[in-house]
Amino acid sequence: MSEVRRNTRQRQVILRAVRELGCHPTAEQVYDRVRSELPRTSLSTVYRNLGVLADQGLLSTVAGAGKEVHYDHNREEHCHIRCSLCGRICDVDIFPSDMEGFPPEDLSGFILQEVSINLVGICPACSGKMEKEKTV
Amino acid sequence: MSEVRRNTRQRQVILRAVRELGCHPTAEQVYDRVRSELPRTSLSTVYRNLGVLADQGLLSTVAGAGKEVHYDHNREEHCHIRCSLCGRICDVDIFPSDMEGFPPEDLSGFILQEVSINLVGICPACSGKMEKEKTV
DNA sequence: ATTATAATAGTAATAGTTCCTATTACTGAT
DNA sequence: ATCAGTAATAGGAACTATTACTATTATAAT
Repeated sequence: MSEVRRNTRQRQVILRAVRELGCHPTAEQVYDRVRSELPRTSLSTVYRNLGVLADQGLLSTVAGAGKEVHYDHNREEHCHIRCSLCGRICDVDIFPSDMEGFPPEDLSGFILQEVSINLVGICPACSGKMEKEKTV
Repeated sequence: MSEVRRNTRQRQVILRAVRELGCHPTAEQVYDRVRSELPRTSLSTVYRNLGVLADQGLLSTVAGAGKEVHYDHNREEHCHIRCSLCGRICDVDIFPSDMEGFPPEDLSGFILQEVSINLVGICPACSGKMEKEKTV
């Protein structure tokens, strides 16, 4: 019986990268960051460890409508809003557990595991850009 | 000025396929269904038309955590629950517009465009299977 | 019927992610 | 401190869902 989880340098750096990058980085962004510290790290190592860290509950994944998966180090209950133009993801303070009558009783026989509330909108940076373009 | 939208046989059949398949099919599932009626239809035609139909507001897309996009013909306000084991998606009667204090005021400067509430759980079929395995 | 061009079939290309394999380096035991 | 066992790594190939490209077809307006 093994079940030994080795605490490798790469895994440490990858977790730290997600925490330091802060705003829900993608695997690629984590990869770039990690390589500035450990230049020989491979992309597959990043993916594998993001998976391991998520398994361990140290990270969670944020699957937006975009094709890339984002990673979140914030383990407190919260929700996200994603910019439909640039794909950036930000935290929003909504707490499903505070909502009355939610989640509902009737779930067509499903056993509920988790709730994710995702908003979509236009971020300040992108709406700023749009304003500028209008005036040109 | 063109802007002519041709009403092709393929597009009709694709829309009908999504409606008849009912439970949030993927592009591949639509493709299979369409080909049983129009065997020469190409996958790219299916993708293009699902996009067009979504643009026209006749369909919407359901992006779960799974990698495939699902398509939904139900244009009424509702939410989804996805099975974490088999990926199946079902409708749930939750109406965000009925929720008190939702959406919240503070959206970090985002201009809100849409709200999607997605639940994750285990569907009846999969939980049934799990029960069976235990007793073996 | 003719014409202009939107849409198609078929295929190549892309992107994000996962898988594979020889090698490396933790960890626990000696 | 050395060693053995094996989890994890680097690097690259493979995979999968989707998009892009292009010559050809078929629709809608005249």
